Amino acid sequence: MEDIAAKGADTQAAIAAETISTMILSGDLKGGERLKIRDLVKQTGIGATPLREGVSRLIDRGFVKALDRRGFRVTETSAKDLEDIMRTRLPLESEALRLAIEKGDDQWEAQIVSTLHRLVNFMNWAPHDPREAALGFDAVHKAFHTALISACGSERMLAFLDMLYDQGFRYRHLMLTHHDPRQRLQGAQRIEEHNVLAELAIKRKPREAVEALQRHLSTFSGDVFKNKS
Amino acid sequence: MEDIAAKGADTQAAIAAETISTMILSGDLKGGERLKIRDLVKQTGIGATPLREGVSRLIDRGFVKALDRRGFRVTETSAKDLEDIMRTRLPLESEALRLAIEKGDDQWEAQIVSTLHRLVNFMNWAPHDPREAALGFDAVHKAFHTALISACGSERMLAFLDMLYDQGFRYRHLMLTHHDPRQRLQGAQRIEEHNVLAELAIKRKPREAVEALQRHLSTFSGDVFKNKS
DNA sequence: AACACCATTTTTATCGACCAAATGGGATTA
DNA sequence: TAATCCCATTTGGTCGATAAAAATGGTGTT
Repeated sequence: MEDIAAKGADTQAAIAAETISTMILSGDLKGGERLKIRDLVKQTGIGATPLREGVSRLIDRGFVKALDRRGFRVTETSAKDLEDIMRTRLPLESEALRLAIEKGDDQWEAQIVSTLHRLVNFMNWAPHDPREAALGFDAVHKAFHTALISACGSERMLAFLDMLYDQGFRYRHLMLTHHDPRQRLQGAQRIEEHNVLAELAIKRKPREAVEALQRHLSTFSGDVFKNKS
Repeated sequence: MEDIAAKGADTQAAIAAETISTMILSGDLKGGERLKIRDLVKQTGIGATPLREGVSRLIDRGFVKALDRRGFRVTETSAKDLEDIMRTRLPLESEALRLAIEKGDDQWEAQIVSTLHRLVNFMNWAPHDPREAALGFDAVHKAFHTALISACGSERMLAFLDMLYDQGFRYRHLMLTHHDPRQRLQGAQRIEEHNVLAELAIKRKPREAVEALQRHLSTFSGDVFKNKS
């Protein structure tokens, strides 16, 4: 019997990677901060060995940097870096979308309308706590974008884009918690963008869909750090 | 220059990652094979803890997979997977090339002609030992492709492409060692392709250069497994 | 007052031993 | 004969202690 629900079988190192990952994503650990394993052992209750192993796994995911003999630090955030994330994401996600439109079946379409529905719903029913709202929004938003490209047929593209999405989330989180009010306005406009995106994908208009995606992604780059420096 | 110099300060875990990485790249460890840490400890002389940490760092690089409580295995190779690598590489490297052509200065140009020269040289002076030839060719070939896109201004794209290049090398290595004679013929044609690529880049013809790159990359996908199964 | 030097204190990185889960083989049973 | 259960062995994963390295802080000298 092949149980997929093997969540309980996770190794300590995997748990550590997940834990530290969300600590970074949620902003508990800020960019540039040193990762003192001894402190983290106390905080998380995980042993030093699996903790190091877990942190090591985050290196190539772009969350931490390893300085030889000087421990780990959280990767720094900067306006330039956010731009770099989006610029890298653009050609990859465009190609993935093209492929998905070409190959997607009706189950793919169903997934798109389903996740879109949940995304729209969330915008109206969002919780008031900014932190919780950010995490919840991210979940449904990511689900929608993932659904769009899920039929591309390339595990590798999906994996890379997953990384890039998570890397970007650090900035989205900053944005959502810092200037929440303005975000609401953007949100309304955003919903419309997602609607357009879903419709163009399902109607199999690759060129228009990719154009819409590129507009969607590029409107987003510069805003986080605008009123910060 | 910085590669070899920093070797002394490297931590054991970093050395382990590098060691296992080259063992996989060179084919000492084949796809699907189990990574028994105890055996590797004996082979490499590195302790179990840093070895595990090093192997963990290779997960997101796509070289190994971690099965919960069942250790690590080398990622399997397949014709489909090679195709996936190239298909992922295509849009990323195209965009990087476009950006590099847009932003590159004369030092960038110099680097291109320099690495191209070394690539051509190597094709004529290549060592006879197939294994050594494969590693040597890979070094100069990678240097050329990296030089082409080095001015793109995106560390992230360069890092991703570096991963993809290395992942592809496993297959190139298979190809070079398996049917060497046929490779010679391809080699001559290949040199011309690289010449064209370099010239179009330096003459700042983004569209033509990208087209040449796409031809260059796609001729390559299907050949490895053709006469194998 | 600035600088270099040394001793103290953190902190990282590693080793060796330990425990628990998985694997394989052989006996037992249907 | 085939499936199942159980036990022995292997292998993976984790802990605690320790050595090595880097940060820290204070002291004396120029």
